[in-house]
Amino acid sequence: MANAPKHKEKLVRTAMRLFRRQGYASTGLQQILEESETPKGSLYHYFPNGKEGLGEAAVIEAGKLVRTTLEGLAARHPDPKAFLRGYCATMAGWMAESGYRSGCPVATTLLENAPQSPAITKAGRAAIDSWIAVVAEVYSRSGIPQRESSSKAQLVIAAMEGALILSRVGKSKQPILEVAKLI
Amino acid sequence: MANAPKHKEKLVRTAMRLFRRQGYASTGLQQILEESETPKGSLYHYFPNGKEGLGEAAVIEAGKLVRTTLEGLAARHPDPKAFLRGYCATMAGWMAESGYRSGCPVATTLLENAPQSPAITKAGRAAIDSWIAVVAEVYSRSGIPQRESSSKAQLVIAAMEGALILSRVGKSKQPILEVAKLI
DNA sequence: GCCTCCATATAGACCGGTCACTATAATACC
DNA sequence: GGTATTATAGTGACCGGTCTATATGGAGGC
Repeated sequence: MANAPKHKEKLVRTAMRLFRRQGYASTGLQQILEESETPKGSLYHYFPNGKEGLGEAAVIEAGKLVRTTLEGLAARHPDPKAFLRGYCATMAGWMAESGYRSGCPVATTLLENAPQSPAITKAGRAAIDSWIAVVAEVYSRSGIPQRESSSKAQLVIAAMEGALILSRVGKSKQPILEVAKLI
Repeated sequence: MANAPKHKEKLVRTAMRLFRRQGYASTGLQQILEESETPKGSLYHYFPNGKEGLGEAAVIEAGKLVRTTLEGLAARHPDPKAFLRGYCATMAGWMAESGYRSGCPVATTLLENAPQSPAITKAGRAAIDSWIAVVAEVYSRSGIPQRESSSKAQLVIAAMEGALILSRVGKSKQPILEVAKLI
């Protein structure tokens, strides 16, 4: 190897940020390259599939980011109720930080590309499933049966995804914090 | 008036369908014009603001479509629980019908344009608020206090929006039907 | 220690195609 | 006649993607 692939990560992170804020299709490769200070040649070197490959990588990266956050919350809060409150508080914080201009890091890219792009669809599904698994574990370790835990966890993730949309449109934390009432 | 504005409605309905399936930015005006068999001159006659105006109209139209559906369900099901089951069944039907290729008629367009486009953001917010109002009315007429009804209704809409995403990605009705457990 | 080799990575000009949009004229209906 | 609508040709800008040329820096020969 000659150089370390220093540009790859910056490319993915920039793409993730831009896709999240302004959508996948509205974000041109040109903008991603400019903001990440990466030459076009490098993009197609690391992502031979071009924009779709970059989109897939961005969804995977975003999925990891959220999963890690959830795992941290799960470790800190043994009680499901406290965990859920923490989850809501964190997401509400993200939204407020961005000035209600960004949403879920995967939802936008996913809605624009599922199911047309199998790669992005698969990456998105894997990401969401991993989130559900973390939440389900919090429920099941508190004594709730496996099946019920999974079902509850799915509902929590769904409610949060929807709440993120409502929060963005209404420029308010309130819909997200409401999710905490779900138990 | 010379001709009746017969093209306007077809334009909006076609735009709504395409935005819903493949996203706002990925849908070219050319495709909308072809599929609606409308000349380009008409588009800019009816929508001087161009694509953004068409997007706004599509969101408004989609909002009405869902609100009407919800009102129908509310009239048919006095009991909140039955209403919610009906809501889930209807949405699950929509998803299955489309082969899990379309999502919520407003969510995609909204996520791509909020808050950059004030017009679309405003239309989306109005649509969602009207849905929440219908659901809240079902709760409050069954004896639940006003405040609690609104809160519950918002959670129902959020959960459904999220469930539609999960359904699309997982190509399954299950996440939507799960929302019925929310009460 | 030094040099050559060569895959990796960087660099950016260039491509055809499509984008949203405009201009202007012709047409249909009251 | 006057207005609403349709029709078409054309605008520059930008799209994602391809291409070729050039740096870079470790591996192996000596």
